[in-house]
Amino acid sequence: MTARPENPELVDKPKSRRNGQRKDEFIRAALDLFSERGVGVVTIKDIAKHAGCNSSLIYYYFESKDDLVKNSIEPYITEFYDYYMEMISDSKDPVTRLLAWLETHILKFEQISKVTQITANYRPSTEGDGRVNRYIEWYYSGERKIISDAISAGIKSGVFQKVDADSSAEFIATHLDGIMIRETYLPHFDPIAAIRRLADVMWLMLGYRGERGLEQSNGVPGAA
Amino acid sequence: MTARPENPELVDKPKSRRNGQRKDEFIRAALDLFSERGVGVVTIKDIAKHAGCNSSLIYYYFESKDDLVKNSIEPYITEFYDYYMEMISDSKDPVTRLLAWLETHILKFEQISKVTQITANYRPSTEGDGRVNRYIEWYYSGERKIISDAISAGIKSGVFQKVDADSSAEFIATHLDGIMIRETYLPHFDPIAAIRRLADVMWLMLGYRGERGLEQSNGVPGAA
Amino acid sequence: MTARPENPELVDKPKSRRNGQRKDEFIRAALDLFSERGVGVVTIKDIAKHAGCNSSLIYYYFESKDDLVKNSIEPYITEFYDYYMEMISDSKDPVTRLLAWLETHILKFEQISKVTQITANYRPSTEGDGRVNRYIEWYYSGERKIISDAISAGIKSGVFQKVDADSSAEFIATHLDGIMIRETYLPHFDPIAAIRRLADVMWLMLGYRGERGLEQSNGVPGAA
Amino acid sequence: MTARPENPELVDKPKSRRNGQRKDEFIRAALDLFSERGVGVVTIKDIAKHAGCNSSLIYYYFESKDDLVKNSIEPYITEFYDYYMEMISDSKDPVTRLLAWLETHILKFEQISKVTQITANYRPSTEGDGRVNRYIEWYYSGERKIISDAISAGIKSGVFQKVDADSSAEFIATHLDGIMIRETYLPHFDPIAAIRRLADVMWLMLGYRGERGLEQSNGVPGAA
DNA sequence: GATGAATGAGTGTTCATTCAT
DNA sequence: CATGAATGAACACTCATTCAT
Repeated sequence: MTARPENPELVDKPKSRRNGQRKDEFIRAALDLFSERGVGVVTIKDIAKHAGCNSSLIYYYFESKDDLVKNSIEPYITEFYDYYMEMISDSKDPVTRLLAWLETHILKFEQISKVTQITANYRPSTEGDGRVNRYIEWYYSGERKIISDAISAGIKSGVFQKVDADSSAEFIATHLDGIMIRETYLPHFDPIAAIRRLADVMWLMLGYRGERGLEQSNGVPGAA
Repeated sequence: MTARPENPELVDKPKSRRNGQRKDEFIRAALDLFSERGVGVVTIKDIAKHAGCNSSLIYYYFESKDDLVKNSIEPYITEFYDYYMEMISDSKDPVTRLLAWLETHILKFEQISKVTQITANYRPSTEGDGRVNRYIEWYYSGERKIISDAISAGIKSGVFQKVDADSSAEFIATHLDGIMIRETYLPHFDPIAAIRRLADVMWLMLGYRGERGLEQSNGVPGAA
Repeated sequence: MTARPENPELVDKPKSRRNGQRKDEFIRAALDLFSERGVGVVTIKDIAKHAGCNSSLIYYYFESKDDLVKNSIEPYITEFYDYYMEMISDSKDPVTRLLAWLETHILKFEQISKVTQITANYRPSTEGDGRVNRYIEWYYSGERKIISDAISAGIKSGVFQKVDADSSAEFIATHLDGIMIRETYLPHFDPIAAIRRLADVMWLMLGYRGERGLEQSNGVPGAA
Repeated sequence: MTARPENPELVDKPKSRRNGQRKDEFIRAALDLFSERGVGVVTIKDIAKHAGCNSSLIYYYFESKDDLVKNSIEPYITEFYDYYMEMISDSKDPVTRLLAWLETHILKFEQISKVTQITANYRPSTEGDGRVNRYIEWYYSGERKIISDAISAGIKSGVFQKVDADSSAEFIATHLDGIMIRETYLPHFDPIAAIRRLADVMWLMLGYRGERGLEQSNGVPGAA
């Protein structure tokens, strides 16, 4: 499963080094402010003030604002995939996998929503490396592969009707995007309900008539 | 694929209103640049350079950058609704109406996509009047009402199965949002195909089994 | 009496040429706006709007903004001196002359106050010719000469006590300046009352104990 | 003539507050340029150039141009009043008080003249807080009260003849205004001599025949 | 005479980034 | 690690002035 490629330098940071603490503070402050107001309008000084220190210090930990953007998104995407992986816990069952994917969106909604809102508005100032863009692409290609693979497996095992797997995966992914974005505009939009509705439509599309659905689960992932 | 016309009715405007020529040039340049890079990063000077003139001239035609944003969006939204109205031409038939709504998205895709991409990222700098925001709200509330009303009528007349009209309308609108946004990120995304797929799923959701549809659908089964 | 030097090109304009009408409109609009808001903040377009025409037209009548400033001040200074001259009507009596000078300030207060308020804030943008400055100097030197001459004459004829004529003239001129400026800052300042008070102090200074004072006159100058 | 000291208490400030050094440099440069050319025409870049640094740095120390104006005026007004207070050192004697007020104008002439010249022409760009305006009002209302109170006290104690206190105070304040403004226009105007002359006239007005006065008066008779 | 369109040189202000300490 | 000070390259917007018609 290549869905979550290794992110070598960040994987074991949080606990192994005490000095990563400050960096994390910045990342958290940045993510909050970026997702709330947009990368463009949030200044480095805003983030520093939020983290309670001098703005120059940010440049000790991050190369540039773009680098901070990248670093603030990265762990959340990682966390999201990790959570999904833990949830499916090696199960090969397609229904479990699709359900887990949507469920992860519900349980990690706040995080992934922030990431989406940031990436939606964000264009790196220096075209130079475009690392942030690479992360976005990596996220999206990963997403489609996960859904598409599950659908294919379901068709093969006979639980889903014969549909175009890629096309259907794209449909689901597109709808999830819509949900994330809609959260930004519409004050009274209920993203969780929207994800549940998507699940219903998904089963309809796939001709799946099983009794299983998204539960009201929250918090403990392995309990599903 | 003639799906994205070259902005038909703006092409010959200069003839009818000679004095509006320059203003239109600015509007077109602004819309292109704003939708491509985002309002925040596009400068007045960028637009002026694109239109081949001095940046001060923009302030001869528009009060402010916000005013330019508003003016570049407004005619497209209007045009979009006008086109839809013309398409349904007083028909009360729910299927016609839903089909027309999606068809308008296909035929006016380039315009409405740009508008969506601009409004998605845009917050007017001066809270003062917030005219742009009013347009966004108007567009979105209008959209949901159009879809919801058509579904309700279809249920009443028996062509659609009994579903929650508002909820289903929200689903369709959300998916359209996803399509617009996805166009921004993903290089090889085909929005027209995605709208066709949405049509198929929509009929599935509504239990509509009529022979009518957007021409040339493929990919998602269960319909057609 | 060299107090009012000839201003050759403007002296007979108002009536002799019909085309001077438009120029006068600009001058009046300019004077009003300049004195009210200050030369610096009033734009050429403001003046044009006030005069009900296009701003480019101003450049048909005036070389530059500075030129307009100069032209708007000039006729008022001229008018002021003319009025004074008419008032003294060749009388050589020092008391009449001093009284007439103050009386002219009362009757032409609105005009001279505007001029003062403009010149007080104004520095010509192009040091080049500095014609406006020359007008200011000309006004001030004229003023001092008028007062000083009258005082000298009064001392010689014995109606005033022996004082330093120049110094006393400077005192009176300075106080008149203070009155003009004070009008700008202080909302409830009464400039007419202040001029009357100055007259009292002036007689005190000059040791003049005559029964004559400033009357409540208004409007008709020759009636004094 | 030691009348205009080289701004004594600002010279050695840098020692006491090293971090305020740069700020003070800006304030001094601003005050000089503002009073010399007027707030409106002096640009932030002018001031920066004068202080030998980047214009952005000004915004590190001051919120806005208005803020800089306020900060450049404020300490001088405060200083002026402090100096006056120190001069009268709780004395209730009306003659001492009036004399001190004029003497302060002589000794702090350079500062208060600059302040007057700035405030005379200045209208803050943002009506928002109008802090500068408040300072102006405070200065002027304070001035009139100080003079008026001293005159009233003098009348009560019998050293001055019965005059209208407010009216006479206004006369003195108006004349001081005239002196300040006149300094701007007239190249060879001697403000110190003018203040001395005002003192003489003041005693004349108040019918004060004491031997005390500002040293070295000449020119206007009737006193001394 | 009169106008609309166009320009260029500024304005105050912001902000990512760097540097010395 | 951490800070305050400093910089330069923008940015939106303004305005006197010019030009073609």
